[in-house]
Amino acid sequence: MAMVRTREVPKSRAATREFRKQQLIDSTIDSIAKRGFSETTLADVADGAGLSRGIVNFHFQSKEQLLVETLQMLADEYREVWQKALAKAGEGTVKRLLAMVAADFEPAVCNRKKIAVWYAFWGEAKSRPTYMKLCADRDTVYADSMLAVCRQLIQEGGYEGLDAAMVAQGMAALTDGLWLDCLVDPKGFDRDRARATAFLFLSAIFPRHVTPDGKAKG
Amino acid sequence: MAMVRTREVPKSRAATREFRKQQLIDSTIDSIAKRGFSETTLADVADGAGLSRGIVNFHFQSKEQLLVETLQMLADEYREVWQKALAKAGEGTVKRLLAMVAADFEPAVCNRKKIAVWYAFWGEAKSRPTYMKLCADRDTVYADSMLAVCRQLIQEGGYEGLDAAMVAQGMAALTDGLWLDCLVDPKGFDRDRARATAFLFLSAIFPRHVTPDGKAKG
Amino acid sequence: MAMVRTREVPKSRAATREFRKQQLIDSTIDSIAKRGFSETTLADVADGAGLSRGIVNFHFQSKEQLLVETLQMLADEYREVWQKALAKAGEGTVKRLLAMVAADFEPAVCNRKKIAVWYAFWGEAKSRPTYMKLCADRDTVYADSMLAVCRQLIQEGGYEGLDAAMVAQGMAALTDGLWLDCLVDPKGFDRDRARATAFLFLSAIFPRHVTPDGKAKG
Amino acid sequence: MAMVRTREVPKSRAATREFRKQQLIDSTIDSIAKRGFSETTLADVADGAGLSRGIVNFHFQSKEQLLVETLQMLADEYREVWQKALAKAGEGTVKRLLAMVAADFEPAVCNRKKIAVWYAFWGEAKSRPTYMKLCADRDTVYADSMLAVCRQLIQEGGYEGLDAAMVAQGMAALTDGLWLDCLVDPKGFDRDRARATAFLFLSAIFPRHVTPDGKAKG
DNA sequence: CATGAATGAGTCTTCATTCAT
DNA sequence: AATGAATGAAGACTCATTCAT
Repeated sequence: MAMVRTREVPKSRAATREFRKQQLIDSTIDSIAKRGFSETTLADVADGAGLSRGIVNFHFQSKEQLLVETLQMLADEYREVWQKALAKAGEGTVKRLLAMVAADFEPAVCNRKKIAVWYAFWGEAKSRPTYMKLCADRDTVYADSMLAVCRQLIQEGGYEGLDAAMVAQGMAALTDGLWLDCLVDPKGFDRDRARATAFLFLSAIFPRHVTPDGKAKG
Repeated sequence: MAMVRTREVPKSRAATREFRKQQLIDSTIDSIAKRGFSETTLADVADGAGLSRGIVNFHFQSKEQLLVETLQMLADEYREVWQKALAKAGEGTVKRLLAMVAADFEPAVCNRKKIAVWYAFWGEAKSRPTYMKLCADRDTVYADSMLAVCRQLIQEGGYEGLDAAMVAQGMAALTDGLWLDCLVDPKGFDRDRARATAFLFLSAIFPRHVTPDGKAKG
Repeated sequence: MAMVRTREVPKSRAATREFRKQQLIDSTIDSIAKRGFSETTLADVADGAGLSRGIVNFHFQSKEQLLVETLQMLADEYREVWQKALAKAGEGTVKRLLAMVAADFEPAVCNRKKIAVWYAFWGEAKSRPTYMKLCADRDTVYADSMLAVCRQLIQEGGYEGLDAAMVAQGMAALTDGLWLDCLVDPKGFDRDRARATAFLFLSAIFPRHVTPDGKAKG
Repeated sequence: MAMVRTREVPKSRAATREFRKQQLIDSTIDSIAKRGFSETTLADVADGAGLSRGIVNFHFQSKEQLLVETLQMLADEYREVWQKALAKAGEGTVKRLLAMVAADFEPAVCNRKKIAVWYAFWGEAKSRPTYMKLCADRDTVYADSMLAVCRQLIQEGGYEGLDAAMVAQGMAALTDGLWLDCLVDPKGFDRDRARATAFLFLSAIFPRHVTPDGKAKG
């Protein structure tokens, strides 16, 4: 379980370095999810990757640096998922909004392992400025995109008086909060149902454009 | 700064014991908020309480036990706040719903220190069954109450077809998610605005009973 | 051998702390003399003192701090030896000069263990400013005293034209250099003979006041 | 800075090997002078030489072996300097004595870098028999030569009763001790003045043959 | 009740050495 | 002949826990 999937056989020397780093980051994610942040040791990470003890300090400046790069990777992956979804959604404003919300519940990001790690980093963020910054950036980029889409729909759809910023903030909060359910109540959690909940709220906000089951109207 | 407010002068032996434990729990919360979960040591806790090093293991079985009782206390406090709000709200269903939502944004629970500690425990929850249980319980009790109120309003208000469980889950998730903003973007966070966001979503769900600025209609 | 002599049974709590620190410093000196500077570990020091592994970091901020305080102690001890000799010598200038030179060959400071440790610190001094400072101070205080005595004898004894600073520097250098013989050729080294060598040079510099075997003339 | 001067372009295979070893020894000396003995790593040495990490263990059996050969080289260089000076001095006994003493203050050996390295090795000598032996040999060879010259001058110059061995030992000690000043008080140290101090003592010992400013008399 | 010295297991980190390329 | 990734042993330091006072 802690064993890392071998993506591909490394080719050149330079490729090896990146491959090893990725291996160690993967193992770090596994370990944080399994043992928690405060119980994850470099020995765990090395063992999980099937490598020797000294390996982490060979490829990363320090444990802290490994953790930072792990968070960085997590944030990059998250951003890619919703940006790809957005790209695939095409032009319609409603479709874009639905795609963005739906992206948060894709298995690639919305699974207990990843979510546990996100919460682990959020849990440490207050006292670690670097994590703080990375988490804030993740949110900002997402929020900006969400805000743009909401603003457009409010304008196009004639929802005068609706505060776009509040709607965007609320939808982002909603998914983060639903993720917590996945973490705290894994048995009761259902990805589809969580997405449906998000869509339900979205349909309530934009009743003339979104159906309660998350389809674009009209 | 880390010095704990003296609640009252201790009377009896038993009172002293409880007083000391409370002192240490308060100091633990301070330390987790300040240093993070993984960086909080018993020495920090003792120093923060202005007591000697060995004190924690004298009043608590172990560090783990201190942490568990800290989380317990946090959960109790949270429950008390919304239950008091509910009690004060009286009989009207809408008023009860609004009171419950508003409670999540009261300064006693919605402040950066407490929220940081909540996230710290959530961050460790996956790998520590005891935390998990306590967090799950907190959510369950809250969710049950929220569900009851929503169900009642749906029935009374004629919102047939609206899934009460989804609405309750969504509202709980919304506040947890808004708390994250307080943690990650303390500068930009505004308690009143966050509450307004929650009310906005609530008014969208129950448009005939809640105004966008969180008043009961009719 | 690495076992530290028990000076006296510790009395109070406060006394214990100082006693333990002294114990550890003594053990450090033993270890540096035995294993050398670069091979001395905190485990060696703790073992040598018959104490547990974590003890050093309990009483000293760091290994570096232990080493600094060890050097400090060494310097203090050295200074005390020659200052006591000076005090005991009384008033005569020649007698004072002879006393100071003789002090460098007293068993308390001129023994292979202590000398090895002095050389160990000198060997690290260039790259460690703190050692540098301590070593420079040791030399300065000694040199100032030596200079004062030499200057006085030159004046009183009619050695016009003799450069007091050079004589003082030379005498200090001579003893440091003779110590090296003790380190490098322990078999061939003889404290009395080394002292005699120093006196021989002194008698050559001040022929009318010092006999070749180190007595005051006249 | 740590870059080693390129002596000459290597020719044959064998020459390359020797050239590389010399490069590494030079870099070792630089590093010990800069970082100290205990802080010098093979990575430092390799970096200083602008070569790859594994290089030292390729050209030397072990780190220890590198250090031993470095000390060896240092000792050889020192010996060459005073032996060349002796050769150049010609026949006169006094001149030979003066040449030998003066050699100790030639820039090639009497500079802070080299002296720091000598003291580094002396500092480790007690606990490392191999260093001990090399240091003792260095001293013995020098002492023997010095003794021969002193003995001759005592005989030729009519200094009956003067203990040649003591004089020789003292003069050797004097220079070693003066080197310490260069190490510990680099600002105040002056090569010419140190040499003058040595000559002053020499003139006091052999007043009819050496002037206080280090010239041969008569 | 409370203190704080002491312990020792555990963690991060460094680094000499090896070895496939 | 040279590289540099990898190893694993060892060391400094931390800290929960114990216990004599």
